[in-house]
Amino acid sequence: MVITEKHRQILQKAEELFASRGFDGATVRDIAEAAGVNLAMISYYFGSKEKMMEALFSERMSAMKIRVETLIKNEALAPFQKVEILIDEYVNKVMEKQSFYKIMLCEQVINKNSVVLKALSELKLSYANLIQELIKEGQAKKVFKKNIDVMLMLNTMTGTTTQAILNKDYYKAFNNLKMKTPEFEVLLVDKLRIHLKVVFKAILGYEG
Amino acid sequence: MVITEKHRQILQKAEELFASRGFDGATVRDIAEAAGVNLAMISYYFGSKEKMMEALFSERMSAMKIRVETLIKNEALAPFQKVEILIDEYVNKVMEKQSFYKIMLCEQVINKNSVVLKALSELKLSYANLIQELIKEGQAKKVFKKNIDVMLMLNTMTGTTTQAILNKDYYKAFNNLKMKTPEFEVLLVDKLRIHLKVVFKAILGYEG
DNA sequence: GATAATTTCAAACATTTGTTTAATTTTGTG
DNA sequence: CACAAAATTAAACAAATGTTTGAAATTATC
Repeated sequence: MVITEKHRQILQKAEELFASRGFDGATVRDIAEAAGVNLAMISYYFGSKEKMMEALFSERMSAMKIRVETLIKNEALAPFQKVEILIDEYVNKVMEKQSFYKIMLCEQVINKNSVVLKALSELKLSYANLIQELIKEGQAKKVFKKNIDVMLMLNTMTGTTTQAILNKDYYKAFNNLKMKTPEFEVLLVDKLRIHLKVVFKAILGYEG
Repeated sequence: MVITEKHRQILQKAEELFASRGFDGATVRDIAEAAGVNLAMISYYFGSKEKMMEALFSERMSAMKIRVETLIKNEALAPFQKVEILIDEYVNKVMEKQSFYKIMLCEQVINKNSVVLKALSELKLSYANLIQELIKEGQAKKVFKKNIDVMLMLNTMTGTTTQAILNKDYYKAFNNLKMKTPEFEVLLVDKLRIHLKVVFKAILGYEG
């Protein structure tokens, strides 16, 4: 499927509305209005609402895959340096693309669209396999401990970050922070990265 | 509102369907059929679909509040013992009530039902305040380090557990586990608890 | 600039949705 | 048993939904 600028313009608004109302809660009329196009354009461009969601996934996920592989293979970096970069990049990306990560989260709960589920499943397993390699490298170099549960470790990274996004406002209130949204998000990302690095050191048995 | 056995029977099926299809994806007809009651019974018993969701929340959340407070106040336990019990109970409960935790997760993403959002918000802040107390107790007794980010710590507990539930099947596949669901879930809960305790030791600076 | 292809649009379409109705059955009460 | 209250039902209702249609407007091609 060829994605034009018009596609992107619609997908952008669809993403926002799917994230704030869910797939079933966001109507094609809402999306069309938000994107400033006629209702019929959504079927015209994507075929259906469901296929629009699939297009959104293929569009967003294609932009996610590349970096991890090249990071893992990079021989100039020590294993824990790679872990640190991984955390930094992951936290940044989730904060930057909050809407899409919210959609991904809901889609994991609601097992309906098989195309989306398959994309998610492939992403997850390939991700886990790459990190597995990284762990093994660290173990071979005697800087990580034995018996590391890769999946649980990843659950901690993705889960902590996801919760941090969902609880943003509570975090601000609970810690009495008075700053405005953009600088608050910078602060939260910073705290999150430091937090996750402490946690990962413990999980990996790394003594930096 | 008086909740009878009939209410509970309907809420039980509503919970399952909300968890697997989302609030908007699960129709009142689906729910009525699954519960073996007439379509009109849902309005008759709850007033509306939305109020049924609110009834589900008040029903399930009332069963969650009690234990944490008594745990924190218990003077016979050391701070980190309390943390361990907290982790154990939380992980158990999420695994036991998977459907409801999935619904809670989606409701946090989709900000629609204000009654539900308010209940979630109150739960979260009261929870954070109780844990805050526990942290302070540990710091006063010099067994926890200074400058602990309570909210991020809780995000790690809830987020890791949530992700573990959502990724159950991938965990099984990735680790080549051949056992059946019930015993697999026992194993997963075990792994999760151990994992979280390692993580919390690092976060709290506890040297057990 | 004429013709063809593409894009846009308002309107209509068929379903599905949550909810209500009004009649019927069941249950409780004296 | 008789009567009232509560529970259950099938049918109907209005609104909302995703999708299609066929005409009009715009753009591209020669």
